[in-house]
Amino acid sequence: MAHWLMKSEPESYSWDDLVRDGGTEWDGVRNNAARLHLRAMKKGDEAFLYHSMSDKAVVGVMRIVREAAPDPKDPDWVSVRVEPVKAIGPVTLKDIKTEPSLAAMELIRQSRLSVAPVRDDEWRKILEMAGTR
DNA sequence: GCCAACGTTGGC
DNA sequence: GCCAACGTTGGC
Repeated sequence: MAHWLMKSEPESYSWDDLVRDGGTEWDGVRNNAARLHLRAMKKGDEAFLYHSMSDKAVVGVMRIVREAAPDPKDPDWVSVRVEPVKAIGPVTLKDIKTEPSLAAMELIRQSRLSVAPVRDDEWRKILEMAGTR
């Protein structure tokens, strides 16, 4: 199973919104690299939800429950469907930057990418960091 | 609020 | 096809 990280500004759509809705269509992604990642997602994959801007922290785990389909707002792009699994952390960007084993994360390397892959070791490390608080 | 990084657009 | 100008994202 592959792992991912998906960003949202909590003022636009937060973990609490996702829990309230029970799941959501992850649409509105308008970046080609991010689209390629969306297309690569498989049903059952898990993704961190990262609150950007005001929070800058990983706050939960989501599950991909439907693979890429045309974005309902613009069929040139794609969206997936996600559901909340559990709240974790928060593991802040600062925490991640302080941890040497996470220095190669796509989140760090390309901070503007809104949908990014997470390696298995990185995934485990962040879960571990989330569990120790 | 500023600025770096990155993507897109348009003139040539 | 190059590159300057511009817009957007997101960290600081």
